[in-house]
Amino acid sequence: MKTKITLKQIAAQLGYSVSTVSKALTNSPEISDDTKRRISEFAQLSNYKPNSMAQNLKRQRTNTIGVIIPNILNPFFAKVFSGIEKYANAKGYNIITYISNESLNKEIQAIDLLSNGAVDGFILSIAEETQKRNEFSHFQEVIKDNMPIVMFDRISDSVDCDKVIVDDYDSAVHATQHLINMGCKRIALLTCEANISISQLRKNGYLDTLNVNNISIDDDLIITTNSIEEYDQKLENLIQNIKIDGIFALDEHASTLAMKLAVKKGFKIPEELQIVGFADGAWSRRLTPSLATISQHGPQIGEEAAKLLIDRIEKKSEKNVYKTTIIKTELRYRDSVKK
Amino acid sequence: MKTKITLKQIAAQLGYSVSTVSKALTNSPEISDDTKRRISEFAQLSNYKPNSMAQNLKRQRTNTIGVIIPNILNPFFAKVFSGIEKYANAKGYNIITYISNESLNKEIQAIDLLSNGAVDGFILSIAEETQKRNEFSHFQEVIKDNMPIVMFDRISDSVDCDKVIVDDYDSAVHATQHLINMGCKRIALLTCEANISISQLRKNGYLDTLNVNNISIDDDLIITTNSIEEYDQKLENLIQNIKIDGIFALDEHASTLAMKLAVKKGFKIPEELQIVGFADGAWSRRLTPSLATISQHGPQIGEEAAKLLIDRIEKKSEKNVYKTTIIKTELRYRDSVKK
DNA sequence: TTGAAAGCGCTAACAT
DNA sequence: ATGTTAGCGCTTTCAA
Repeated sequence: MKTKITLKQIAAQLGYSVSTVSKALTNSPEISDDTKRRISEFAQLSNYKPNSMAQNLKRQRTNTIGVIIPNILNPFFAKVFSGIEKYANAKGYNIITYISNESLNKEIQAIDLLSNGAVDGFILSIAEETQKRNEFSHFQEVIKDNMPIVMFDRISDSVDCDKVIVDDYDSAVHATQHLINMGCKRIALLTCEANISISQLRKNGYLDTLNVNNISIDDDLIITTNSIEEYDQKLENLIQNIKIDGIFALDEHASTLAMKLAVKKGFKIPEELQIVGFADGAWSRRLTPSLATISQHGPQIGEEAAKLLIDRIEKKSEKNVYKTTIIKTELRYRDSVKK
Repeated sequence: MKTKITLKQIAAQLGYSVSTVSKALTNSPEISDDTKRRISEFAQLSNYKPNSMAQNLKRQRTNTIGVIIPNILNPFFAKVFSGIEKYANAKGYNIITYISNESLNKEIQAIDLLSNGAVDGFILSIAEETQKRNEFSHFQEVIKDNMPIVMFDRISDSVDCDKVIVDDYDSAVHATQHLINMGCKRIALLTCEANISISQLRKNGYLDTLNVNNISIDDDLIITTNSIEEYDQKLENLIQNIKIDGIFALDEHASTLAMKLAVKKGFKIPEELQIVGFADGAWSRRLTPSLATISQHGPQIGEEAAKLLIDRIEKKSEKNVYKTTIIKTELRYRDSVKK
């Protein structure tokens, strides 16, 4: 960045004006082929690359999108991220990433730092704290400033913007119904991420499905907490002392610890106990027995979110009309359930 | 980004000159307290934020670093990434990410697209293809252009830059020696990522440790390949037909599949067979039995890399003298090994 | 076909 | 204490 050559220098070296050089390099028809050749040869040689800050400033566009993710260590978010990256790069966009670590403050800070011309729009999934506190004004303000946002997975109905979600309710219905079809009568519902919006949707799917099947709801079978410690302790108790024949777990930690404790306790899986959970597919396959999961198509979510945002940035979407895309999940029948 | 207010507009509104407004907002001592107050109040109200592209252009600095990662779905890279993000943000830097997907071309493209003033430097881990083809000129060129690079984990000796690595050789010695101490005589060495530099280091650690302990090297116990399919097939054969009492696996897939097949085959772990591998800690704990792994301190690697780069960008490092930081690994004794 | 000039939004040296 | 001016590197309109 020190020795970088500029248009001005090329112009000086070659005895042209800056504007001629600029036009020549963008292959403008105004310039003669001869000059173009000379100039581009020289540019090539001196390894000229147009300074993107200057271009951005001029164009009032950055071709960059801001991505705010609650936690990159969660494989689901990593997958969505890879989908965003893929689509955005293909369209010539860069990505600036912030990790909110589930913190409202960090989320606000990220939006603040990037909404000053550094990006053309945002893709984000709402931090847990933000959802818990119901504090969405930082989103609304930035949208009012004409900066488009696309939310995925963890969204808020109180924010008007494009969204990409998974059919959480349906997936829960599907999973619960499968367990019931396979003979489960006492299905536990487990989560240690009760705060986030999708957990509630999934829980509703579970409750409604029990109702539809005339299975009474037993609160002893339900653990919904926000604390991992509390979850671990309650689960230990549940597995030891409560009779169950099915488990439906709403997050990765809930799923895998349930599996581990059940194996330890000596449950025959899936004969005596069947388990379905939300968890990373690759790792779920590595467990013994492999864990049946709900596949959420993370990369596809990311690609769709990027598409929505870029269409919005490039004014291909209708103004003030926002889309919500629902990505279908699939139940992956693995060894932890009967078929 | 449409309705954004600029210095010029504030100046016009308030009847000051642009420079006065600029100075007032940066709290310059040249400006009277009174004016400062008026201007900053107005700025506040109109939600003014200095346009970062304009600032970058002026300052010839972006406060942005480019991160190129082979594969974000690998939890190790995700962890390093989170470390980079944390440190960089604390220092006021943004992060633009590219995922090379192990491809040389994508790596070259990323460097090309970002080395035009979009970032102040790079942090990267070399793509597999790049290491296989021994093609490092894209790094060297960008360094020659005064753009600093920090490499981590997968590095190349032929590139002069700051580096952060893990004591791969030592960690392999440590793991192998532990297996030997715990009574293993026939230790398999497994990897499906033979191409990358660190695999070779780890393999050497294994070989040397066997030698030191007067254990002869048996090629039947060694699977080193770059193809997952080939690995799966060879491993199946090894587990079925070759006598072993220990496994040392160099990557996540190699480790977990070995564990899974060994459990399936009915090995008593760790009594009859002990396993150590490189894999994500959180998930390794979730396996039954939990898998002993070598902890690589991903976040710390990321933080250190970011520190090296930012020091370099801010000229706090001595010119032309490059540092290599070695992060110590630790063996996590879990249920797959004796203690 | 080429060049001059203005301007994107900001900073800062240099007037006043 | 405030303003004028120049300039970061580029694009683009208008003039030659």
